[in-house]
Amino acid sequence: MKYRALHSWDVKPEEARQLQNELRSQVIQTDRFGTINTVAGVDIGLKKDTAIASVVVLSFPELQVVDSVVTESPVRFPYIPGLLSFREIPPLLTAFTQLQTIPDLVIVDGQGIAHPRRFGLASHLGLILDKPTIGCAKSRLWGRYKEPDTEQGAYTYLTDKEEVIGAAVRTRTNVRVVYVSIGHRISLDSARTWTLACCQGYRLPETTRHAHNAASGKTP
DNA sequence: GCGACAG
DNA sequence: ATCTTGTCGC
Repeated sequence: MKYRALHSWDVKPEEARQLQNELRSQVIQTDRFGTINTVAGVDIGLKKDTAIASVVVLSFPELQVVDSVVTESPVRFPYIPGLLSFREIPPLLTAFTQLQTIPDLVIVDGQGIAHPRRFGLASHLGLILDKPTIGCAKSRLWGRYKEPDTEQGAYTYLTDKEEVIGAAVRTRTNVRVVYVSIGHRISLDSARTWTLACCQGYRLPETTRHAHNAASGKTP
């Protein structure tokens, strides 16, 4: 799979924040995709100074693995809250390049626009790949919300001031919520719906679970 | 100055 | 993210 180079990755934290502010306007927050037959999950695992990137493509709605790639590359940017994409995207692009099946939608383990500059990992990756992406994080980075009901499917909005930047979604009864936000080329309602559609009895989407296992050396 | 802080 | 075993609760 090919992608477009929007900028250099050899940047300092200050330059990275500037780039986020320059690229944020290019994020499309409405549905711009056709039939979804495949959904991919991506994740990064770390072993010392090596990043293990994984991309796993699942069929929809069967949610069966149809393609999977795992690559290793050196970590070249530190973890700084708000700048995660500059650390994880380079390794992820290496993996995407080797993918045989181009996914119709990508669910990312991190935030989309639920970010201080509205340009989290999912949005950044979506722009580069020019693909619909959803941010589905296990914990909150930005925004406030009220805890939704404990029933599966319940949700409340994540907001910053008066602006809705995402949703706290209960993917199954009695589990902590996941933070869903627009990545690119998708609306928040669709992002929430597709995330729930990819959950099969676990808190996290099957895409995320498969990608996480692949990036941490497992077989299940 | 004091917290908060995706993975 | 990663270091790490058993254990409490649905």
